[in-house]
This record gives sequence, C-alpha cells and structure tokens, in this order.
Amino acid sequence: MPKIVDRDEYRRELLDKCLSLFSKIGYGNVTIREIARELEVSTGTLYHYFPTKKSILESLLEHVSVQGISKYKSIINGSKDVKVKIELLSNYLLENEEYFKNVILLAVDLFRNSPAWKVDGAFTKISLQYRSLISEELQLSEEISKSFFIFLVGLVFHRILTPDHISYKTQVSMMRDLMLNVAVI
Amino acid sequence: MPKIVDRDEYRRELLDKCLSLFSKIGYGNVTIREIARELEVSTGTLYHYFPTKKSILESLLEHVSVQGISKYKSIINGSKDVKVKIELLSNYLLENEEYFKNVILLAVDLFRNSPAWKVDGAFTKISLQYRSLISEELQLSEEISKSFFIFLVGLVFHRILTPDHISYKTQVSMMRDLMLNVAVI
Amino acid sequence: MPKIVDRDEYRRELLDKCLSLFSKIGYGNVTIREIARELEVSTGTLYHYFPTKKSILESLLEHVSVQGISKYKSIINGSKDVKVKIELLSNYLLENEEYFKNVILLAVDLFRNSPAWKVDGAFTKISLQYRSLISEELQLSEEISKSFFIFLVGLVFHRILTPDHISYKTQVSMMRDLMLNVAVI
Amino acid sequence: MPKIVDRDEYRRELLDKCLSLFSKIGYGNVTIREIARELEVSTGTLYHYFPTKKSILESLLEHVSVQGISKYKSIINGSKDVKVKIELLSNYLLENEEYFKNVILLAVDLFRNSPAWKVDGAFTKISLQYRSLISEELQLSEEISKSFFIFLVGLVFHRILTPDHISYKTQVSMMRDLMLNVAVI
DNA sequence: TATGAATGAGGCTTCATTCAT
DNA sequence: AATGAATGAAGCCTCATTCAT
Repeated sequence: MPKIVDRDEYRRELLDKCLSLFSKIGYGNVTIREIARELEVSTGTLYHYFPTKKSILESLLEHVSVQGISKYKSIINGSKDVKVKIELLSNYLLENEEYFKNVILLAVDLFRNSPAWKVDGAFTKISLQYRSLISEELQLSEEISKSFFIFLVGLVFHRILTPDHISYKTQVSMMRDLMLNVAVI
Repeated sequence: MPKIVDRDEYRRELLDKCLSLFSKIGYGNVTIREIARELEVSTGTLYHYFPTKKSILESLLEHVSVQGISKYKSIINGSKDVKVKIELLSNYLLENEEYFKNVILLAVDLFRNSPAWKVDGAFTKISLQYRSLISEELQLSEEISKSFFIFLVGLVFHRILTPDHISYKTQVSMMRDLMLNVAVI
Repeated sequence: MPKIVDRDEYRRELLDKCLSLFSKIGYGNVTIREIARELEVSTGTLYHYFPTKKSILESLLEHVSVQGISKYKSIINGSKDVKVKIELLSNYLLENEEYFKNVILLAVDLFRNSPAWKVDGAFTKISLQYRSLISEELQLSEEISKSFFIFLVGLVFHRILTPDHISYKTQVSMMRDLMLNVAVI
Repeated sequence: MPKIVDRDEYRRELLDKCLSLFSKIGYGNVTIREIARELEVSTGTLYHYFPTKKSILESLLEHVSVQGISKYKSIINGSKDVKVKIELLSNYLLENEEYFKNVILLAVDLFRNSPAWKVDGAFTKISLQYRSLISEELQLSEEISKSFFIFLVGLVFHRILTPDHISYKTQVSMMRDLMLNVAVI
C-alpha cells in the first residue's frame, strides 16, 4: 500500500512538470525523449509510470482540472454575499490567466489526439464544474452560467492566438459588470 | 503544349477539398498520402502546388477566412436598419456553425504547427475583420464588439469540444438579444 | 538526312552547355529540371534528345574527350623537333587545366553512376589516345608514357581536391624537365 | 542498466564495416537501409550513432586516413637506411593497393557530396601527412615529395577507372627506381 | 526499479520519367 | 517538336515503444 501511494504521488509530480512542456510546445510536437529530459528521468522510467505517450496527455488534463477547481472553490468558499463572490471570481480570473490558457491548450491537444468521447468526457466535466459553481454561487440560471463560461473560454482562446489584440483585464471587467447587472438583487 | 491549368484556380480547388479532411482528422494526424488520396491526385502533384505540408495548412486558413468574410458581407450588405442587421447576423451565425467550427479548428492546427507570429497574423486578420464589421454595422463600441466576437469564438470552441452540452441556437439567441439591448437607437 | 544532321548538332550544343553544370555540381546532384533550366529547354525536350539522364552523362564524356584530343593534336601537329614538342605539350597543359579538371570530374561521375565496363571503355580510350600521342610524338617507351599520363591524372585530381596546396605550374615544369631528360637525343 | 556500449568504439566498428560498401557501390548509390543491412543493425541504430547519412561519409574518411598513416609509420619506423626505407615504402604500396583505392574513392564521394572546404580539409590532411613522411624519411625536397605523392594518387586513380591497362607493380617499381635515383647517397 | 540502446514502421519529400495537349 | 503537369517509387529520417542489462 505505501508503495502504491508513492507511485501515484510520483506520477503526479511527473505530470506537474509536463504541463508547461505540453502547453508551450504542444503534445504532437514533444517527443518522449524531450519529456524524459525535462523530467530528468529516462524514457524507460517514463514507461514505468505511463503506458503510452497518449496516456500522459489524458492523465494530465484530469490532473490539471482537479487542481483548478479546488483552488477556485477555496477562494469563493468563505463569503456569502453575491457581490463579493463576483468580485472574488473576477480576481481569481485575473490572477490565473496562465492556468486557463494551459487548460485550454491541453483540451486542444486532447481534442486532436484522443477519441472524441474522451475529450467530451473530460471537458464536459470541467465545464460542468465551473458552470454549476457559477450558477449556484452567483445565483444565475443554467443558461446564463453557460454564457459566462463560454465567454471565458472564448476570451482565453482568443488571448492564446493573438495576445496583443485583446485586453484580458478589460474584458474580465466587462464580464464582471455584466454579472453584477444580471445577478443581483 | 502541356495540359492547360490555371495554377491559382487549381490550388484553390485543392484547398477546398482539404478543408473537411483537416477539420475532421486534424493536420497532425493526416498524412500527405491521405491528403493526396482524398484530393484524387498523386503526392507529386500535391508538391507541385504546395512546397510543404505545412504550407497547405497555412494557405488553407487564408483561403477559408477570405471566403467567410465575403459571404458575411454579402449578407449584411443590403439593409440599413440596425435591428434587421442584427437579425441577419444571427441567422448567418445559425446557418454557418460548421464553417465557424472549421475556422476555429484550422486556427488550432495552425497554432500548434506554425510559428506564433504566423498564427497571430492570420487570426488577427480574421478577428479584426469580423470585429470591425460588427462595430461599424451595428454601431457598437470597439470593446463591446470584441466581447461579442470573443463570445462567438468561445461558443464555437465549446461546441467543438462538447457538442451536446451547449445549445448553439439558444446561445446565439441570447447573444442576439443582448445585442439588441446594447445596440439600439 | 538534313533533319538528322540538325538533331546531332543540337545534341552537341546541349552537351556543351551541360559540361559546366556537371563538373560544378556533379551528376548525382543535378536534377533533370536544373539541366533543363540551364539549357533553356523543357524537360520534355531534353527527353527528345536523350533517352535518360544517364545517357547525357555518357554522351558527355565521349563528346568532351573527342574535343580535347583534336585540340591537342592540332597544337603538336606542326613541329618536328622533340624538344619543341615537349615545350608545346607543357604549354598546352598549362593553358587547359580547367579542361582536364572537367574530364576527370566527368570520369568520376561516370565511375560512380555507370557500369564498370562503360567507364573502363571510355577512360581507356582517352588514356590510350594521350599515351600513344606521348609515346609517338615524344619518342618515349610505352611504360614511361603511361607514367607521365598517370602523373598528369594525379596532378589534376589532387588540384581538384585541394587546389591551394599544389602548384600546378611548378609540377608541370618538373614534368617537362623530366621529359626533356628522358626523351632526348 | 542499459546495454553497456563504448559509443566511440562501436562507431569505429560500424565505420569499418561501411568502408567496403561505400567504395564498392558509392556513397550516392547506397541507401541507408542497405548500410543498415550490411552492418546488421536497424536504421534507427545507425541514426543513434550518426546524425545523418552524410556524417557517416565524413567520419569514414577521417577514420580511414588515421588508420593508414599509423600503419605506414609502423612499417617505415625501424630502419635508418634511406635505401631500405624506399624498399619498405615500395612494398607497403604494393601490399596496400586496395586500401589506397578506398581512400581515393572515399575522397571522390566526399568531393561530390560535401562542401568544398570539408574535402579540402580532409584530403589536405592526408596529403600533408604522406608528403611530410616522404620528405622527412627519404630526405627529399618538398616539391619532389609532392610529385611522388601526386604520381601515387594518379596511379591509384587510373587503376580504379581502368584496372587492366596499367600495371600497378611496374609503375610502383618505376617510382621506386626514380626515388633511389633522386634520393641518394 | 531504472536505464538508454535498439527497433522498424511510417512520415515527408524528391525527382526521373511519362504523356496529354 | 515542344511543353510542363502529373506520377509514384524510393530516399532520408523520426520517434514511440521494447528489452537486455
């Protein structure tokens, strides 16, 4: 049993270090050897922990999304006032652009390199979590929560492709204002 | 005399037939031989018209975006009333989801397989065209036009990843309503 | 019949223009298209006059060696005195280093790209012609003529590989002196 | 632990086995797969030890020339008498025609497939070594040493192209006699 | 468990040659 | 006769994966 725990813990460590490599270079353009070099292990070792290259990708999105949600929860968690929550969400978004970019980029890599149902599964899970958090915490309807999430996805995606032509800060502010408008009493 | 061919015209024909292949399977997962088979030419012919595999991808986004813009313009063009324009835009969006998906998927492939500046260039161009059309035709501020475009990008992207969990029609309607709200008089 | 004459004449013109291309870049590294471009004809035309790429190479050595021999003969021809002949030969060598390089380079290309017997045939022919000229004109024994020819070949070959480390002029002079020594009375 | 291998040693072994293949068939006409088959390794392994096909060629000339020089040195080394040395050299030449052919053929392949400066570098090195050995050991002037080396190169080259029309033995004997003549006391 | 040498299928690209016009 | 678009076999090289140590 302790062995098992170590194994999983080590897997997570390896995944953490993969993230930047994958989002910078892209799954399809990284070789196993590059991954191994970055993680400072041999390719053989890598294959002890992951059966295939693809499995690294798939584990990674799972791993990353779990991290993000819990971070978000811990931020929103305390407060009760909706206005405050919206403010906290806005700040959370502003401070974690990089993280969102990584998730989107991973989703893209997964989309291009895994069967559709796996992508759908993984991304639906993430999408659902965020959307239900929004709708529950901010008291917004299902459909409107979706809209906000969609906007967020579009914003990050656009920023990835052309970072200089969209102001992340401005757009997040606009979203926050709209939320305040729609959410209140 | 050799076979008479309008090189540019033929290139465009080839590109047209590439589109579905690229968006379905993805640039990285299509082989030159598959492309050739799909286009019903030999690999040699392919290289007669495109110097590398990557150049096909790059030409394709250019090609596709040019097509889309002119289509959009021709639809909006006639009318003068802003309300009508919004309605037309909404219909245009509803009828061309597939096309938008293709553009987004191409942008993704380009992002993963071309130097950043090329992606930025190509996507910025598309983004600018749509945004300026929105801001000019619908009389909306720069920043708000961006927001709508961002939303559109997010919507299509989300639909690509998980088509069953977002209603395209509903979200487009909501966007239309918001536009009517913001645009008027 | 007049057609035939034109055809052969045209072939020779084409071959002439091939020579520099082949010796500069090498048979194996020139493409048919490059040859066609250099000769300012289409690849199709090229194939009207030569059945294969290899046949160009083979025709070329023949063509070039015929040229050289007659040139040499016309120079030596007039005089009767052996000393004068040696002097003329020496001058001929000095003024035609480039030509000898081309012949050697062609021989090399032929050697690497044609069946051994063809190379042997073509080069033996050239070798024989020069050697018999030397032995007859300069009154030297068979074997010694061979030695001089061998030296000449070595000199040109060495100059091709490392032009800066051997003085062509000096070595030709030394050869001339040796000839005078050996040939006399 | 992985298979224990002395990379450099193994590289040398591979090169050794390449030599005959290259000189028989020629660099340009051997495929990577043929090389691999001949060396009884996979193409992947080949690329594990050499970055490109061309690098094999380049390493090979280096490798071969180093071998030859040391062989030559070890033969000449002991004796002090110039006459004896000339005799030894003559024997060395007679017994190693094959080796000299290989070096010349490699030089030719290199010349046709590598940048000029690389060929010049490699061949100059070989030329220099032999020539300085001749001039030092046999007490001959720089220029005359060059002449002998040139003759040797020409002899081997001629033998490669038309082995039946030149007697290697006779020509080497003549060279030896000339050396004895020139070298004395 | 860890290593990295070995494998070989399969990718992209080139180019001699053919053939419709 | 002349053109150059079309062909596809074959070349070089990459890289996920396996396996001996």
